[in-house]
Amino acid sequence: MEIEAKYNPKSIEDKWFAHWMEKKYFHSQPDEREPYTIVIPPPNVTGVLHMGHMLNNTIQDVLIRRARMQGKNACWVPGTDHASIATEAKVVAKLRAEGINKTDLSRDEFLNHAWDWTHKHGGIILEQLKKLGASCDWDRTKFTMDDDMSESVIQVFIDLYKKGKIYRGFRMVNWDPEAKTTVSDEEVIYKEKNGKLYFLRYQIEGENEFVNIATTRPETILGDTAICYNPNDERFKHLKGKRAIVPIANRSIPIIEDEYVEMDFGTGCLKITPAHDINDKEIGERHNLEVIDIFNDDATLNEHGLQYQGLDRFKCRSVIVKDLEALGSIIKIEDYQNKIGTSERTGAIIEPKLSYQWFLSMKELSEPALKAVMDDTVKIIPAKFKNTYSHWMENVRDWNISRQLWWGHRIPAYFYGDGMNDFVVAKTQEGALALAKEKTSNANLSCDDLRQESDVLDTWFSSWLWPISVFDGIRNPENAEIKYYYPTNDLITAPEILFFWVARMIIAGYEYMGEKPFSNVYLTGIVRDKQGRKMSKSLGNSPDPIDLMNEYGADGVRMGMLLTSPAGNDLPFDVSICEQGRNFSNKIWNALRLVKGWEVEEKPQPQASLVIIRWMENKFNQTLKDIEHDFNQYRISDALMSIYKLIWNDFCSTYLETVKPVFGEAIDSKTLTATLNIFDNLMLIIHPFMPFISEEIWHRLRQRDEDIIVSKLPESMSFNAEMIKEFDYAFDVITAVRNIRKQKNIPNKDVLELFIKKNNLDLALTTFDPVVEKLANLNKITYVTDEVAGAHSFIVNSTEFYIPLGEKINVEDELKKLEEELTYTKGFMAAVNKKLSNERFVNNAPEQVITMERKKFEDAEKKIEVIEKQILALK
RNA sequence: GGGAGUUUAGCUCAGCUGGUUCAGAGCAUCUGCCCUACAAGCAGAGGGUCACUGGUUCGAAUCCAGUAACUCCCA
Repeated sequence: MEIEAKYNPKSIEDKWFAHWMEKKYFHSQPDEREPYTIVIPPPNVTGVLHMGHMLNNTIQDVLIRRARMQGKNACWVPGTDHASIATEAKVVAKLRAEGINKTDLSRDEFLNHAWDWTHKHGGIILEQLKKLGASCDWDRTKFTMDDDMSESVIQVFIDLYKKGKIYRGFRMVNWDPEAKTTVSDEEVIYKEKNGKLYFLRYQIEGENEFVNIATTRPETILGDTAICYNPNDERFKHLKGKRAIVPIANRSIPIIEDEYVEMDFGTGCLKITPAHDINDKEIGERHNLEVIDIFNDDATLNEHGLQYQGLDRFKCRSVIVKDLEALGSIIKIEDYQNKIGTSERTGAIIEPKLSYQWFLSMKELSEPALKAVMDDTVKIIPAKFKNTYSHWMENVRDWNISRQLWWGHRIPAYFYGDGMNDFVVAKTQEGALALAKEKTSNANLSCDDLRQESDVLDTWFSSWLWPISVFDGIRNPENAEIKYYYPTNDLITAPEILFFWVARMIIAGYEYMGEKPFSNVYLTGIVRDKQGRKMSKSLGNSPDPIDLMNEYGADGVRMGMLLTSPAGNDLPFDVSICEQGRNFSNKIWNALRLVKGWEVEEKPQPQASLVIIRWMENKFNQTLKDIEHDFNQYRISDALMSIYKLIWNDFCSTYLETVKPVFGEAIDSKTLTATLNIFDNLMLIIHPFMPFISEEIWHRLRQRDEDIIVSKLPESMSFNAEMIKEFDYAFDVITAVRNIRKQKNIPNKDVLELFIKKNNLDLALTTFDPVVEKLANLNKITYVTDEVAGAHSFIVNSTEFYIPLGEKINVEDELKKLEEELTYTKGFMAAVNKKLSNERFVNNAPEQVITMERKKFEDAEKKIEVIEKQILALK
């Protein structure tokens, strides 16, 4: 037999993946079978595989392979998204490294670079997924910027606009004045900075009174449009309805009341600058305040900056403070520490800036999506996230769908004038022109008069259509594929994007298909390092998944990831869990070596083999039932653990050790056949978790054409629970004998003899005696009616066991052991008795519980009797 | 500031509608073993006031209230 002693996954994994691909096992097309569909959460097209992907995609692969083996038409659609922000940032950085500035390029030139980048790096991650064993239908690979996908996005935008759901509005963005671009919230780094808190006084209009406010940004007074205090604050009641004069600008602004103001911060009175502070903007909206933007794009002051026009914001601050001091407007200046946002890319201090953005009204759209999750039409696993979901959906805000970027789907809006609403929305420029002519009643408009919106759509605005658009359901809602595959079954993703993505997909599903996009959402945990930090490339704390797979095998890594990751729980990753997976692979491999090493001979089947086969079959069916239950609850780790224990403990340690012929002897054919059948079944149930090694062993066990990946999973049959219990008892005996060996330093190869004295008739179980003989290495089991003098003894339940060792037993030690057991059992009996003599317990507890307690009492009583007799005999 | 969640063995987690599946599993640890499938292994063992305090109950890891610590989401 030329099977290597250690399992080597490398060549085996590549071989089988290529074979599966060649056989087109992953490919799906609609037929009469029940579909089982998953769409992949599309990773960033130019990204590389990280541990989060590993976990997420392993789970998907387990589910899809299981479904395939259940005879369903399994379809797992792979693909990537264009990741506007991340990809554009990478392309900009790459160009900068080459000395090219983005602003020097035309939009088209830039996009050419971006496509080059995408073609060069795109799809790497998909190749990496193949190494993991991902059984996606690779023929269906989609990209959010494919022509058909883009068309779907634009079509949806136009449709929603026509439905009146899309509008333009102001919104505060994080502006990087150095890069002259907006950055996302994720790209803002907050830093503690030492600043000052300036206390200023504003004159009350028409009076010689003043009101004091505190601010960290005195230069923004030029954009002030109100003074605000808390309506509960008695100190300012007298100011109600009055107006104040902004120093230097000498503008009159209203004094308003709003509960946002913290009474004990600063002076309790706030200046409101809606153009330059997010909170002020909200207050401004509540009170219909004027908005005055005082900055240019590079954060120098514009014409509203009056005499300070052209100065940089910080320069302006020092100048204006001096001027205010000269005017007597400054009361005092205090040191003050606050958190200031800086740009991750340039380090510049972020300027909150108002800009036009496109919004999608969410309130009405989200209603069916909220309901669907609440009534479990869409089930979220684990269910605790339902709360989070409903909280978000009930307070849903309108979605800002525009991004000031070039890489992505350009918004199909065409401006014909400078007004906020001087635009039309159309798929093409020609279409837009026609609409614009109509809207302006100006037949002389030409394409040159139209200017397309330069912003692109948020990436989520394409991925929210993903479960529909991958089947072309937006453009062709009646096509055969969407009708067959939609709604999909399970979505596996991270809780971080429950709102960004999951909620929005449900919304789109109801809006465009009138139906949920998937039935179950399985939320995985976040993969963290030992210190609890999220694994990320920037921290450098993530192992390279490819290296891991090379070292431990894809099966080993899959196994490691799944063993410790219940749904929704974070996974503190350590390579040692992959080691466990690799060790398991090796264990299975060696079981194969053992079984394939046997010579067969026509000879009677040993009784031990006969009974252990029956036991193994029962145990298998019991586990199968557990696994089915676990899968129904999406308890994938638990299912895997059950199989792990079934293979390692039950099959290898117990079953194989029992049927294994003594060295040099052959095995009988009945036992061999049964063993192969069991081995086959074990490989079938482990296949979704460890696809490669199971396929390899499947083919090594027997000569066959059919591959395991497309074989039928065994279905659970009824099993004899009594027999399993009976064996547990027999195994207790085995353990006790092994224990005595260990205590007395008796080598395993020394044969022992066991005497059994049954004190309790209903435990007259002898079925597994041959197994006990084999696994405890006994040459004989003898039933006796009296104690065996001078032998070592132990008690299981109330049966006495004796092992004569030929040597003198230490009476002291034996007595001590027995006394200890007696004390414990007496204590236990007393506790039970206390319960039983409690009238209220007997009256209130259910019949079943009381019977249970009575039995406990009786068993303890019997055991005490036995122990006492043994003690007497020794004395 | 608003909301949600977690706390059980050294680590990671089970423990459903209170009662023999109630204190469990895997890993790690300790001890003894190279016994020809496997030292990436075999056999055995130890280890927890179920975060804390109070309450409900005949009975609480489990239900209720409060306290503490940690985590996440939104602002």
